[in-house]
Amino acid sequence: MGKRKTTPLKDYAPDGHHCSLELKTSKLGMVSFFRDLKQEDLDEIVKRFSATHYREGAEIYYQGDPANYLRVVVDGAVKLLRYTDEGKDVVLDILEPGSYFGSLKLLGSDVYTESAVAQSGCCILSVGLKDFREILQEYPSVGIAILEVSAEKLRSSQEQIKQLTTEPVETRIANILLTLTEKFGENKKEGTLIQLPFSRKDLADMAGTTTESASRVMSNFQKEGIIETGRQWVALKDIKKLRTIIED
Amino acid sequence: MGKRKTTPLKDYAPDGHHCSLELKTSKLGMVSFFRDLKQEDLDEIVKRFSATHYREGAEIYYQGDPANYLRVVVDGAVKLLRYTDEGKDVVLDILEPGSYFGSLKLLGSDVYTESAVAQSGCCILSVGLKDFREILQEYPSVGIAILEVSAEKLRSSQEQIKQLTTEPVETRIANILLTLTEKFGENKKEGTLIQLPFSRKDLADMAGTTTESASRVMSNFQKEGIIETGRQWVALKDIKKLRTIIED
DNA sequence: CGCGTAGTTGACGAGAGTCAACTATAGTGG
DNA sequence: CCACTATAGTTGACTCTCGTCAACTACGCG
Repeated sequence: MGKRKTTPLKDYAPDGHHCSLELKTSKLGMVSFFRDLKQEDLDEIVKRFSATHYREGAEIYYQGDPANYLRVVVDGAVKLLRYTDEGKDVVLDILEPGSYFGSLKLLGSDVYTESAVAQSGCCILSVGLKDFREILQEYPSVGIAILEVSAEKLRSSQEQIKQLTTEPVETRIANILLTLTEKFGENKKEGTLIQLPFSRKDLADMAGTTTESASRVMSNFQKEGIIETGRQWVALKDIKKLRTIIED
Repeated sequence: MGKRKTTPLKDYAPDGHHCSLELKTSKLGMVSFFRDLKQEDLDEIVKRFSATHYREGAEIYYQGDPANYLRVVVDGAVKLLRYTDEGKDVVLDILEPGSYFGSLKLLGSDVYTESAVAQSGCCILSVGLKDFREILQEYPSVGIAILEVSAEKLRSSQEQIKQLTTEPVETRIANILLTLTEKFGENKKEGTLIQLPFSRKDLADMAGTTTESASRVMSNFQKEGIIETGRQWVALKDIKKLRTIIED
């Protein structure tokens, strides 16, 4: 079976590419706190956002930068992480289109507490805090919706804590694969392909482990036929087995 | 030095005890999202809350219960935790007077994602979601303030994730001791006494480790003169040394 | 086709979990 | 007030997961 494995990932358009207004509006409407708005309201709101394209690996902002923008992923994926003093990275989340990130500090000018990197080429909408505060004034339902989202983010963060303290590396990685499949999975001949350039280091930084350990776990998964994987890509072949590992 | 160690912790009033209206109002004003309100507004708001007293160890609510109340600690301490399937507890936070907890899900009737236990005897204010939504309507500044608080909670949760993945147990425990001292420390002859019934198991559940490991670390700290400790209590004697351990 | 980077694999060791026996403290009741 | 008991805390020995170091292989780009 020495067949050469080449990346099945789709190419993202390089810069110069521009997302359509329709796409922008549609993704904006997926953001949880704009979800309940009417189409015409969305059309108004989208005007206040400006779009930027980032190529893979580009830094969108760096932790410690003044936090003046709220952003929304329109296309591609964004990785949120914290660099530690010892040079270890901790990946907090990988965001799919329709997610927001950036600052929710609405008063004063605080700084970002995490860094954001374009995991793939991606298109990002951003809005200044002044504009956003005006949006809040005009559409009060947005404020309440944001509270729910924040609570949800907190909850998932706490879930991560629980896992780190109670689950072994293998289970944590299985969970991550499952989540990523839900967010970025596309059905291909290899199985459900996670449509995302995604290295062992990324995986390790998400699971709170090392590249070597991540590699070992992935090798085992592949041996057991659970996944198919190559350089920078993963496809899930047997979700059931993966779930079994998680249940333990 | 075989002197018998007895608890230096103060007794909390048993039930039947009632907090004064002044105390309630004052602690409510410490809650971050009420901080900017005028005294007369606070006086109005406090009327919507009702006070309950819990004795040490009492369950305030259980994860999975319908989440219908937002609560504020007036006196004593509250432990937020999640029970895992395998019976391991994960302590998410220990709250001091002036902290809020409970639900921020304002729409629909969702369930609590964590459990709350009275760590010491304590007095709690609670407000139903309907009332709270009315408060939000009347005092719009509260909504914005809540966003900041949520962001802050998320941040500290992420900090915990970072520590779990990068710091050894000793450092994590040192950090916890420092935080608790800031929240609950009172100067006594033993040093800065953490005014809180606080077991090795609590500590272990906060640090994501076992009681045995926590005990070993605490023994070392005591040998080195950093802390003084006994059954259910801890006093910090040498903050500088503790900070040295954290810096590493 | 060859170089650089991603990924793999093995050997080893240290930190931390487990199991178990033991000691100390606080609260109870005689 | 003291003895008794339940529970918190300690300590040791052992084990095992996972991190570290290092050599190696494979993929993909130019």
